[in-house]
Amino acid sequence: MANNDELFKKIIAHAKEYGFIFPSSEIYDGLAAVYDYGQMGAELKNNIKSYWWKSMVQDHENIVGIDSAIFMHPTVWKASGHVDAFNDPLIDNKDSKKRYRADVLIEDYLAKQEDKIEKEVEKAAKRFGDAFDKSQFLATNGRVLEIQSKIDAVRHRFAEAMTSNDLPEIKKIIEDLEIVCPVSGSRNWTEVRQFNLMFSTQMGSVSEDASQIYLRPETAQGIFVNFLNVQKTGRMKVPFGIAQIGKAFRNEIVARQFIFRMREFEQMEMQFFVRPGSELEWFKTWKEKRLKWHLSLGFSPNKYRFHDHEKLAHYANAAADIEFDFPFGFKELEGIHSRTDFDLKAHAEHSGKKIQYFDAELNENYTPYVIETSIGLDRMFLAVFSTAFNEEKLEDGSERTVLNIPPVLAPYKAAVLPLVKKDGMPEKAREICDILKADFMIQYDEKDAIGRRYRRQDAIGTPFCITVDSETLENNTVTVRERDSMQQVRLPIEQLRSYIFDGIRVK
RNA sequence: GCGGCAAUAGCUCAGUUGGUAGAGCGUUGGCUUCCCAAGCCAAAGGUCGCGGGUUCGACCCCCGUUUGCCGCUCCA
Repeated sequence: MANNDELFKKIIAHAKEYGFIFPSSEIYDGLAAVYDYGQMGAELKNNIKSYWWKSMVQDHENIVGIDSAIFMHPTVWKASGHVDAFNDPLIDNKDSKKRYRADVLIEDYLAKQEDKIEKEVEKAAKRFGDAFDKSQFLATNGRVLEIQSKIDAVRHRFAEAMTSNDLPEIKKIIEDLEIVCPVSGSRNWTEVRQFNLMFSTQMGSVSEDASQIYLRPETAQGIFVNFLNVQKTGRMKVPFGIAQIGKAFRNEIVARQFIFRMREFEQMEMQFFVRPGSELEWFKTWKEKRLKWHLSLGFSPNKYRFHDHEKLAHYANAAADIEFDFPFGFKELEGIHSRTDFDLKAHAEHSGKKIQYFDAELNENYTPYVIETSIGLDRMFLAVFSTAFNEEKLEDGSERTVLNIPPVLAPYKAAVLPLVKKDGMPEKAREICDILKADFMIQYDEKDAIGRRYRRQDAIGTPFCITVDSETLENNTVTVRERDSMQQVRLPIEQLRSYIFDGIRVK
């Protein structure tokens, strides 16, 4: 574990030192758990997006891509369940350090009071036997009435506090009821705080007219609300999918582990709409397809594993994660969820629109079921970057730090290097750059000894180094050095383009 | 959010009971060099995370704060 911690630190340092990832607003001491992608990172990230987009959209004639806005109508988040599920008022007990949902504490208290009434009822029932009239008893018994009126008063007060989001009042209710921590038994509570996982802001500049809107906590809803638009304008037939790459925001209580859990992050999602009843079959299909996509990048299959969810979210009837062996252990990289018809139905209800699909083959209307594949782009970045990072011991005893990034994802595909800085070699090298830069990201470097330049390219994961030497000036051939094997071949300049294309293609 | 630890140059780190800040690597310019860093010369780069306090004097001691790491908690 200590070794892995060391490795992870080296990876983070490397990411910064070579321009992949910087802490956000670093000159102002940074902003917690927010990071910027630098000049190398932006290239790698774009290449990951492109590789995913091609495999999902370009490769499937029944999947199309959209780009929906981050701002959405507030009702979207009511329909999706995020408003309710994300609004818990929380309170900590200072002695036990345990955290509770404040509303649950109060509900538990009320349930206990109701138990008391039940006990009174039971006692009375025994006493009166067959003559016992429960409703009569509840309406007349002094003790019961007293408890009941207290319950009603608390309920009323509690409901008002929840509706108006009056957190100090909720705290006061807990104090007034003398609720104790089940663990420590103490009444040493913190203030009640709202941990709304959704970021909110106002739309409309005049405050009276402004409405509260949220930064989307997931991109999926942008797809669901556009289901009819895409299906109709794209003449899509079930089964079909809608893909999207975009930012999402969650106000996590704890955001940590570098770019693994951030408050602002990017998702690559695809919602696949299928006939009801066929969803579990498609769930299986997509699990396999998605794992295959990961494996196509060439990392060891041992780095991946499935984790099937036993406890399912409110919208799902099956769910699995593809977990990846990060430097800090196996963690979720991608989720594949069978979301049933929960989302489309919820939007139909809240919007009043008929969100259905007419299946001509079956001659019937239905709400499609949905299989979701959702991968964290930043996590994918971290998976690629951390796995690619290697410190090699070479045969001659020297060491090199190399990023064995899958060539298709590498920020720069090739570097062009004049062996020495004279005899017209720099000019020749520039010519080669001009030929190649239309198709590839190319770096030119003439500073320092050739070996040192190779190592610099290794450190940023450039798969090919093209070197111009004296022979180049005579017969227009160059040497091409491959990053992982460090082997060289000599090629005519006019073959470079196809050679690199072939080298970065995923086999 | 709680507890523990930490923060000095781009990176990794030194810095003596408190006396005006250093190394290696890297970077930049030049020289050398016809193929795998650690040849040569020169240079740039730090109000020691930030703000207070103690002191004649603070990188060093105290308080607060920010950021990071570890554990707990949370993760619809």
